[in-house]
Amino acid sequence: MAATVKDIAQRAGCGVATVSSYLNGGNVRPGNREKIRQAISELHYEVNETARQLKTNRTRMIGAVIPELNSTFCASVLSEIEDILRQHGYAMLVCDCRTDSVREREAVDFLLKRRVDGLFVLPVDETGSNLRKFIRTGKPVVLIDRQIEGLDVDTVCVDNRAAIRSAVDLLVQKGHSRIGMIAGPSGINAARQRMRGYIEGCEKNGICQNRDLIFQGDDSIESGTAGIETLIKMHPDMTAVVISNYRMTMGAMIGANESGIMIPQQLSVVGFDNPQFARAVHPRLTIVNQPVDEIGERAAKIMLERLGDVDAPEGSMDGSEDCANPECGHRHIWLTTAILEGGSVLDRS
Amino acid sequence: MAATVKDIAQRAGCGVATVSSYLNGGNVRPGNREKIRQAISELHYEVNETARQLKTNRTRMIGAVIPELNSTFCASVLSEIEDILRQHGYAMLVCDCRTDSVREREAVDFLLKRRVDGLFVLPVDETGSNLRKFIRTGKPVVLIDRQIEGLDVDTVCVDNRAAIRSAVDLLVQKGHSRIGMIAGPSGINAARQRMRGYIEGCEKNGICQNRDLIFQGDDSIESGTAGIETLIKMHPDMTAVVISNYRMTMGAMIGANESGIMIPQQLSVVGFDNPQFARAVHPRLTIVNQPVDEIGERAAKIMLERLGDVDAPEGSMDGSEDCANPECGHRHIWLTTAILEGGSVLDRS
DNA sequence: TTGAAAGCGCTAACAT
DNA sequence: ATGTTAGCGCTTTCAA
Repeated sequence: MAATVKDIAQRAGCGVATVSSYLNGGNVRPGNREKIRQAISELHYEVNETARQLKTNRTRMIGAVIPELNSTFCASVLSEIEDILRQHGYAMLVCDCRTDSVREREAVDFLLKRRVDGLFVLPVDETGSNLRKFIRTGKPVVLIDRQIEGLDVDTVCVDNRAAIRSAVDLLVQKGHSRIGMIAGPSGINAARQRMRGYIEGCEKNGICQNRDLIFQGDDSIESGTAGIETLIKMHPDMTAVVISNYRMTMGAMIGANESGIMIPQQLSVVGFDNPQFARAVHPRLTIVNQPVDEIGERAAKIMLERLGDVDAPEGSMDGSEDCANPECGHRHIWLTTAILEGGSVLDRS
Repeated sequence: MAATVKDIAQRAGCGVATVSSYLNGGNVRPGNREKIRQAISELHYEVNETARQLKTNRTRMIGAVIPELNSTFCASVLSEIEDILRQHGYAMLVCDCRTDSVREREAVDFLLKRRVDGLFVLPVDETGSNLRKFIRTGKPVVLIDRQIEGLDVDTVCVDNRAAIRSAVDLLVQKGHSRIGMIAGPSGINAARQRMRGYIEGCEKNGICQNRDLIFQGDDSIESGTAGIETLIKMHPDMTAVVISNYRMTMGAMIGANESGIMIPQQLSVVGFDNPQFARAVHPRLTIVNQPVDEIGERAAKIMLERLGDVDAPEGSMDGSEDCANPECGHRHIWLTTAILEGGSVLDRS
């Protein structure tokens, strides 16, 4: 059996409180300090965090509920978060709910029972009903990438509307006026915002006022392929297309590849996410690039702040829009995307 | 404060043992059963897993130490594992050690303190010294993708040697004889095995006996780019190249892209991993495809079996080579890869 | 079947 | 600064 504080106390010839004090960085007389150190080393003692958790009512574990681990966006953000959390002694419990709202609810309840100290969620269900039970505990929740209206929790998002709007702007600048869009499911707020960005961009530039150039996809690779093939068949006069997420971007590239669509001569493309992928396809893809590391970092910092492990970061409101309702006391961070230019947009001007 | 079994017992008018029995599926008289059910519902009671853990000395948590979450291979395997584990009530603690052996050791110790019931490791340090302390606890360890010689633990790997050997075979079949290789770091067993597969394939087919067509990369995107550019410059007579991992494959595509190398007319390519990426580049890439889901599934099943949560799977030795030393009692699963043909290999025969 | 009570390993309050 | 002790919420004997 593993050694306990009692064993250490016995061997060091002192009380358990002294050992506990030693473990938690309290004041211990040098003599005892040395004896305890030795006992710990001899007995291969390792603190039992479980017992500590029960006593202190803190698990130093944070849950993360995400739609799919196997997505560069999620993985990159989580990897950043995990790094920061662990530096502060927190462990991360990951639950992949496979883009399924029922599994998402189960995951939240699972983490609730395990008494995680906080929760990161990249929500699938955007009504927030899966989260209410957890929120009631008063423990911090940080939403990533998707906000839920009416839910009073911290949020770190990118400005999806502006992202796609600027993609449309770029295309218009380069002389395009028949611009299509491969959009995501209207049930996802982020996808809706991107769609709005497209519409706003078109309206602002006085193009494509009817929405016939929008292909309604479902964020899957397959729908990206279907999207580009459908749009180009139905609208031979279309000269450019913007794509609403990474998977559909990948799918569109597959479609272009397999249908022999020439990029950018025949069709200009602005994709979404993953600069490495963008460099690997030919011609290099112009994309909307999300600041994944910053998203993770901001989310982690907010969590640590709520947990009292770190002070509010200086300038914590920088580059971000405040919550519409300031007295809610929660952060709503909006980060901005950038366009990374490749060679997939033809200059027709 | 959250309700406890005591509160439930009080409200239901029974003892805590009865409540505990109810919670754990024991026999409880229907009258009590109903009263307890109601009390739980009214008080929003949720079992405190932490307390349960302390008492039962099992955390129902499994650690996973990996070199990088942000890699499709790791993410896919973990996602499969996590799915299966959670169905059996286990939570997964992920630690990304960023391909750093020191961080890996810290991660293992971190998980040890938190008393995880088992550990999945995709080892960076291949001496196994980072794992010994954990192994001494007698808790199960399952190694993924990389075996460690002399370490007596379960392992789930793919046959990397055969994988690359068959890639070479394919190229020879198609009439190639000057075949290059972009290899990974010799400190990584998997990379070494792939290199051996290349050498064996060449010897078997009587080609490239001197090793001048091997570029020594480091598994990074950058080294893939450097690899393809260097090889083609130094060896204009080379007609094909095999690449040892996914990142370098991506890097090689970037290099081909940016240096204007024509695939497959000028150079045939066999890449590694990620069938979706393979479809998205032009021409569609021929790749060595690892059975990621099966790797995750086998690893998870072995873990559950060791934990006593599941019986040994029927035919658990199928499609796998046994441990050289059968009395060690540990599984060494070898899964096979397949070649997924695209259009990146020119038929010169 | 059920209640009372011990105890998992730790921290913290209290007394010294 | 340190020893003694109670108790975190649960499971699990042991009696009844």
